[in-house]
Amino acid sequence: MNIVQEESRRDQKKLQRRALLIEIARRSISTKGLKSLKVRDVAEAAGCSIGSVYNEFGDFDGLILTVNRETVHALTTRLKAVPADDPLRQLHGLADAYLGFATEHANLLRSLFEHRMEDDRPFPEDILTMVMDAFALMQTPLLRLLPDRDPGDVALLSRMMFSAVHGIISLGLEERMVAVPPEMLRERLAQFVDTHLAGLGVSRRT
Amino acid sequence: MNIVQEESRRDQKKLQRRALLIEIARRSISTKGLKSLKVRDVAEAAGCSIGSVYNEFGDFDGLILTVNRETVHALTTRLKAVPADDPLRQLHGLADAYLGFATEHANLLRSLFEHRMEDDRPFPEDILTMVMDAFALMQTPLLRLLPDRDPGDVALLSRMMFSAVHGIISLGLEERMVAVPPEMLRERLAQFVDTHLAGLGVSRRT
DNA sequence: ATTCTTCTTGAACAATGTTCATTTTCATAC
DNA sequence: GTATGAAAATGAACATTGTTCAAGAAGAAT
Repeated sequence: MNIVQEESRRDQKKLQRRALLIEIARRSISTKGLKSLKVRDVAEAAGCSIGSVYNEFGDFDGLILTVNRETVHALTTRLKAVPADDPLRQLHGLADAYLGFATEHANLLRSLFEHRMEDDRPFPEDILTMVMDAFALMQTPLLRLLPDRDPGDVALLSRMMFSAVHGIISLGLEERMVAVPPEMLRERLAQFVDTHLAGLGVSRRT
Repeated sequence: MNIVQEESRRDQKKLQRRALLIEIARRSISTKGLKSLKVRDVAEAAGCSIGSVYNEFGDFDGLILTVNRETVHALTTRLKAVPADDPLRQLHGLADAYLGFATEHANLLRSLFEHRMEDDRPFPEDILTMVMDAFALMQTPLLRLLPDRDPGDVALLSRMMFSAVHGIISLGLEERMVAVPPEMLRERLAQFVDTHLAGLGVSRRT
């Protein structure tokens, strides 16, 4: 009951505040949009100084990127929770899960896709990888549905399909330029997936 | 050679500088991205004071929105220039024109879709309308290809299809999260359109 | 030439990201 | 328990950038 615990106690407190800061930032982004996120607001809400935010995340981008990282992670978790028993149902499930996530966390998803780095610093590799991995999740069910096609082809197809779904959803949810009436989005999205699959030679689900 | 001409000369000068300011802002956004656009830079580059920019556009958003407005306009012009003789070819032409515009003016298009208003001011109605009109341009050829479907249905279908194309392109061109290798994007996009049309029951083009 | 309107200017202000010298905290050693 | 040194926290000060506005300049009308 000495070194290790003392250290862990300190670390635990540090981690706890780090989590608090992230949670506050996420809540702010989620409710008021990325543009309204201010260092001072976060620091004040967390009951600490501005400098502490910088100690923890390096700079403001660091905080935003941390939130975005967790957003991709949450999204991925949700997408991976879609049952993989039936490939056709899985594809619909993936599209629907994305829609659900985008509906519930519109501003967080926007923060992920719209945030630009300060100056010309490179976009973090790990986030990039996570997003690409998420967008590749349609590959597995598509491969099962299209066993005769070239796997490399299917890999591209799946990312295209997911990108298309992303486009439909992100524009559809954009309250300012409502491309599709919200209440219809869900069923239209399913219809879109069906149509596209039909175009790929897959018969519709029963 | 008096009142009218004097007035018009003054107005002309004013319009000329307005155009200059817009051009400078557009060039800046186009080359360095929206985030790097600064009032002072624009004013200095145009050889006028900061205040003049405000006189002309009200605030910073005003300048950005003006550039964005012209971006939608240029996009629409380009899309409307696509030959409308053959509906199938037109659909491909629209997708390809959008890709071409997005490739040549990636940052301008991002500015249009990613810019958020200061505070919670509403998004300008006219830009919204122009974007929606642009996204409805697939409706006419689709109606010709699907004469038996409910027109309201086709209206939605066309906006979905355009949104899908938008998603594929905007993610595909995102150098940070390259979902699709750029050199393939063009042909893949055509393939996507074909596939989706096939799903809608339209036979591929010859 | 005078007056009146309009436009222009840029200093000053406000909001906000960032730095860093100072202070505080705290684990460790004795 | 106290001393010590490292690590963290602090917030005043700074830098950048959008915004305002009183004062001045320019131009049109008479």
